[in-house]
Amino acid sequence: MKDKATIKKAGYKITGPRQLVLDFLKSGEHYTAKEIYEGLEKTLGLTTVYRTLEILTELGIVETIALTDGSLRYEYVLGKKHHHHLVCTGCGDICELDGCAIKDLEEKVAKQTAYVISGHALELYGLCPRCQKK
Amino acid sequence: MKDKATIKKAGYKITGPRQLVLDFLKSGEHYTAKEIYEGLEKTLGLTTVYRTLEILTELGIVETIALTDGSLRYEYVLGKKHHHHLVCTGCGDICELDGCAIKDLEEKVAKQTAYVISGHALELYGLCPRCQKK
DNA sequence: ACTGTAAGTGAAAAATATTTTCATTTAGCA
DNA sequence: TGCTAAATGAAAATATTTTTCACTTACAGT
Ligand SMILES: [Zn+2]
Ligand SMILES: [Zn+2]
Ligand SMILES: [Zn+2]
Ligand SMILES: [Zn+2]
Repeated sequence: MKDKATIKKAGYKITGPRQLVLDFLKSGEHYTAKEIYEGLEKTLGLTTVYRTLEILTELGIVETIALTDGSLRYEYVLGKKHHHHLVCTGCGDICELDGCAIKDLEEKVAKQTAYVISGHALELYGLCPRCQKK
Repeated sequence: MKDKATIKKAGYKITGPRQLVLDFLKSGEHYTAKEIYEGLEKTLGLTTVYRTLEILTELGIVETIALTDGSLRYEYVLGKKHHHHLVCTGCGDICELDGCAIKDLEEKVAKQTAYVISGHALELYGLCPRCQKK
């Protein structure tokens, strides 16, 4: 329920469509906007899916994963430990990888470049066992 | 010239449009397909830019950088050492970061998951000194 | 509970991005 | 030089995301 409190605190309303998207994302996978829209059987507009994802991302409830094929996927991250992903280039399957050692790099780069680092993205790409056989 | 030999060896022809794209990318920045098209003053079709980038990527001459805003940028990497990027979320500026410590992680993950790892993407995001002032 | 109102919604349109189609052109080999 | 498969580009198709705007709704204040 932390998510709804966060949404309220930011001055946004708790609406039906927003709860639908939240619940859908909480199932734990990494979805595209279209998959969310279709998974919810068009009980809301695709426009609203995009707008909701924008807000949830801004509030840190959802994170965006940009893949090298140009697609964007969204993940509900509240209560999850920071992690990265392993993506199968054959079937698109996404595994979560525990742990992250990028924080040190962030600090080093911050000092070197005078950038204020806000985050990072790391994905590994490969072929899953099943796709290796094909 | 390694690039043209690679293209030939793969059975593709060396054409005017392909040389234009190669030369444009060699200037060293990280461009979108549209920037390449417009930078070349429409002396070739946008379709050809996309097709050429696809081939160059397949041959490892060019690499794709997927940003969390959904955009794709392309970089000529032949002769460059493997590296990652620091992206300013304010102005879009991209710095190159030397070195990479992800190879170890790749091996660890390969063992853990039985995936065959083909590569990885790592980008840091932040605000450049100039954008911090705004 | 009722009401007012600013925020949210969704259909449609617009804008943007990428891929496909297909008639024409061209690189590179015999 | 001529042949042919590959490449090209204009146009159309498809896909993705944003904007517009009239209507609806959450919820703060009574
Ligand atoms: Zn995840
Ligand atoms: Zn991390
Ligand atoms: Zn680079
Ligand atoms: Zn690396």
